[in-house]
Amino acid sequence: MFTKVLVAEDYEIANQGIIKILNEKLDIHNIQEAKYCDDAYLKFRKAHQDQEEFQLLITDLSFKEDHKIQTRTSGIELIKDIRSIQPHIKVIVYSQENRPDKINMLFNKFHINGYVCKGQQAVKELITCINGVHEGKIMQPPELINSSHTSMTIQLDDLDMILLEELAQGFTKKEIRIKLKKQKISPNSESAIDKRVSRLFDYFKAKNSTHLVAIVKDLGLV
Amino acid sequence: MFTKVLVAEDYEIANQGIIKILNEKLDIHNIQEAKYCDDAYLKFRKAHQDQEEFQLLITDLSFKEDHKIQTRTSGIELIKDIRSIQPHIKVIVYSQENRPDKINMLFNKFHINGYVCKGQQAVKELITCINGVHEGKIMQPPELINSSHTSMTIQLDDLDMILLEELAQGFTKKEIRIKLKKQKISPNSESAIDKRVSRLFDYFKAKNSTHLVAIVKDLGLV
DNA sequence: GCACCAATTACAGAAATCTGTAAGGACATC
DNA sequence: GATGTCCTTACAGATTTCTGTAATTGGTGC
Repeated sequence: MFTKVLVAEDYEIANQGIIKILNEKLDIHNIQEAKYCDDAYLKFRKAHQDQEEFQLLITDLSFKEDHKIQTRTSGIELIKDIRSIQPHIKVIVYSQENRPDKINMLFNKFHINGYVCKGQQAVKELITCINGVHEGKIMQPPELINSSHTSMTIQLDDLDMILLEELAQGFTKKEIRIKLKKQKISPNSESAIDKRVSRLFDYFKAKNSTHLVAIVKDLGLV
Repeated sequence: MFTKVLVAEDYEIANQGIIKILNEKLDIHNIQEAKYCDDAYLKFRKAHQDQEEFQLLITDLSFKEDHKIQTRTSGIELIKDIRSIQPHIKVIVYSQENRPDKINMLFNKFHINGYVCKGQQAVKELITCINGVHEGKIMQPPELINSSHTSMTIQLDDLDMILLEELAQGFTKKEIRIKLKKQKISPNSESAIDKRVSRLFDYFKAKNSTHLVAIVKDLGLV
């Protein structure tokens, strides 16, 4: 079983609850907690420098703003930063989020190892999730498996995500084309972008760009 | 002090926590709890029919989906429905939500009496909130008061909200104009709508409609 | 009545969106 | 090498968006 774990969760009660489970149910005792993303990152880096790496990160997605100013404000940034110094760290996300597309995105884009949805069954799910991840499995939450038929039929690739994000930021197709060219991402012609966006229209059943952005915002994809 | 209170909150631990506070700190003992919106509504209606009305509703905003199919899925619908049978019931919302504009919207549009943000200070805040509401005050959370300078300088009226919602649903200005005309809402000329939307651009610092919808989705206004 | 202001409406033009068609290149299969 | 498919690109036209200006309306106070 894992022997050294970091728990990043700003809601103190939940934080303590997770630690209690790790202690009592899984016999893990070398646990550090962090209520802020930055704090979690620092603890992680220190352990890495001291050659005493954590083997597992359990993190929330959303961290409340507060008097302490943070450079990182979400679990996603934390995961990215930690993976940059320790690429193979196992990551379990423990969050309120229950939108399938968003959770899917975490698995596909950030390669998290497990996801547990805050809720009634959280304790049981967390234990099986940790056990599974320790065995090297990818642990999807039950909600996701059951609703997989409603989920994506095509895979949105990186370009699709870029387009959605740029549109949501109010850039015109022309501006997006120039940006893509500058970053040497192809395709970058205006009509190729048009086609991609039209495909997204079809896929999300959107009437136009504005509608499309509203839909993906609701799904939590951007 | 209030003598009869309903607590609507799906997360069981939080639910019990609230009841404990009401019992011990505020000496309120006639408390009913509900883990589903529909359940809360039914309890409310029964008490109303029996002439033993609740004096206070404490509710979460988001309720998880579940095997039980619900007609109401959010605290907002619950508030609307309960207010329709008992207009002057005091309502305190207890939620994760911490976006000022969204919370403001609850006060302005749904006339809630108090708001408490889930988090570190929740116990203390809930007690002062209930005390204040009992005295007839409107209890805004500290976060809102401190950030009031960043908050709205203009009030978004009903028409603004309609426009935002219609845009988010992908309707063109022409379609919106026709809809408004059909509902006899004025102004309903295309250029008046243009002007209103342009004002929203200025206000939310949006570059275009798509950007505007992305911003108000992030703020949780629609 | 009259001046004044704000909001609504009408109109117009430049820019952007959306939807087609068509041509070219890359790649696999036969 | 020929064929077909998929993706990119170019181009065009209708529609919509966005931003101006100017005319009209309605209400306010003097």
